[in-house]
Amino acid sequence: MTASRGRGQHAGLNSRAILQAAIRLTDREGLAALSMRRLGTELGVKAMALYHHFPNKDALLDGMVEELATAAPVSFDGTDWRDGLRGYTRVQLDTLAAHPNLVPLVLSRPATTAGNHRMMETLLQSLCTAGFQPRRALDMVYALNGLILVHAALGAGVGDAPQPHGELGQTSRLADLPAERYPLLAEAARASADRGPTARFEFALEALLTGFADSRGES
Amino acid sequence: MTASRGRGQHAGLNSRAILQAAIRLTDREGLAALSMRRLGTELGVKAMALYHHFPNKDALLDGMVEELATAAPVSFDGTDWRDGLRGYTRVQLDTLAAHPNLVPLVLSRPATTAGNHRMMETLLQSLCTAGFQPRRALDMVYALNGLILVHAALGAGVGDAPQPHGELGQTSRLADLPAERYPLLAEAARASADRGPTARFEFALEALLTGFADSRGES
DNA sequence: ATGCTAGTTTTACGTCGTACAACACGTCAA
DNA sequence: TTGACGTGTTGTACGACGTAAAACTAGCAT
Repeated sequence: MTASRGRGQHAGLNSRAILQAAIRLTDREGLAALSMRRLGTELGVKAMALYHHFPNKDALLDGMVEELATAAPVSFDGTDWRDGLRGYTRVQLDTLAAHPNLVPLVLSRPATTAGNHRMMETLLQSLCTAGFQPRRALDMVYALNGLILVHAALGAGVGDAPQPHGELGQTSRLADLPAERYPLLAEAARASADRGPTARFEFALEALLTGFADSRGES
Repeated sequence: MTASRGRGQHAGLNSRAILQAAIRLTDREGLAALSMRRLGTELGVKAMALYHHFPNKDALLDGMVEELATAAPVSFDGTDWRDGLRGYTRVQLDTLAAHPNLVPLVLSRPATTAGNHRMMETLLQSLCTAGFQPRRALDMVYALNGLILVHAALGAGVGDAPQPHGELGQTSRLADLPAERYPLLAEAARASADRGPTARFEFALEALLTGFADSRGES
């Protein structure tokens, strides 16, 4: 029981606190549960109080992905460009995996943060000193970002609907379908069953990396 | 002006027609405009009439992505596995690009259609005869599907919000930011400006393909 | 004291998904 | 012919949503 405030009494809100509460709420109960009224009561406040800190709900959602982006530790070990990219993707993937319910948000609004730009610049630097042209390096970063996003999205039953799929969705579904009709599919699903959830991600990552290395020579 | 029906008179609806109307409406006015009431009036019917053909709105959305998936022509030229995959990705990408407003839907509910499974099986067949293990082949297909999805999503200002970004979003944004602060980023953006919208996609695709080819030898 | 401003609450409007019951038609059995 | 029934549509209603507008209250400067 917090001491109840009167009509115009300040409640000590600020944008950061609101954003973090929103992220917590979404982590806990999903995107569908994130309404202004609900978030308000979560903070002991009426819904309209939030509109003094954000012009509308979209701005709040934007703020959430930015909060997430700036929370990601910016690490890049410049030893080998391959290792550097491996580390980068792992950090980004871990960040997204920690907040699966926010992935649709990140997908729907590309983060154009200043911190993101700095990160990009350092990535390009490392890649250019490794012998890539800037344009190529940018292509590579985009490809990796895309890989990270889809894996996070597919790995955690994306969707505004509150988790319609039981688990990973795809692989678990594939395992139990008629093997006589789809023999190869069934065998592949069976062979993939015992691998960790990131095995598929890492395969695609390594494929991209060797493809990148190959593209440096030509053109 | 169609002759107005009375209270319980049939209107000649069926699921397919409803789905196609829903897709048309979403193509024309975006996902946000797709409400049961709106779709109803679009079909000359009250909203509740739709609930006799779909148990709820989510089922209708599922039906829409399935309609889209089954509409995609299943083509796979088995000449060279590389060319086969190139054709596959192009067809899929074109299908999604024709309905940019539906991409968030496709992303949020992985299509587990029978037609999709058949497509997968033929893909796996071709890849296995090309020397890949089934598990590897499945990994490859997933990687390609992911690539297609992200490119479609990022290429067409995804989001429930009715097109918040003017154009492609990313590249156009990067071009006009301080070059003295982000020199490489600015240069890369400038160098990428005149390329077609699929150049980045094709670079990633080729990288993946060479990575796949390389992975066949080892392991 | 007086006014100003920042932050909160109250109230209200229009829209959404959809539960529930009333209703109109076609079909078929008696 | 009549009646029951099943199928599909409409009317009405409820609770939740985002948010515009205005009333209010506390703290600060003058």
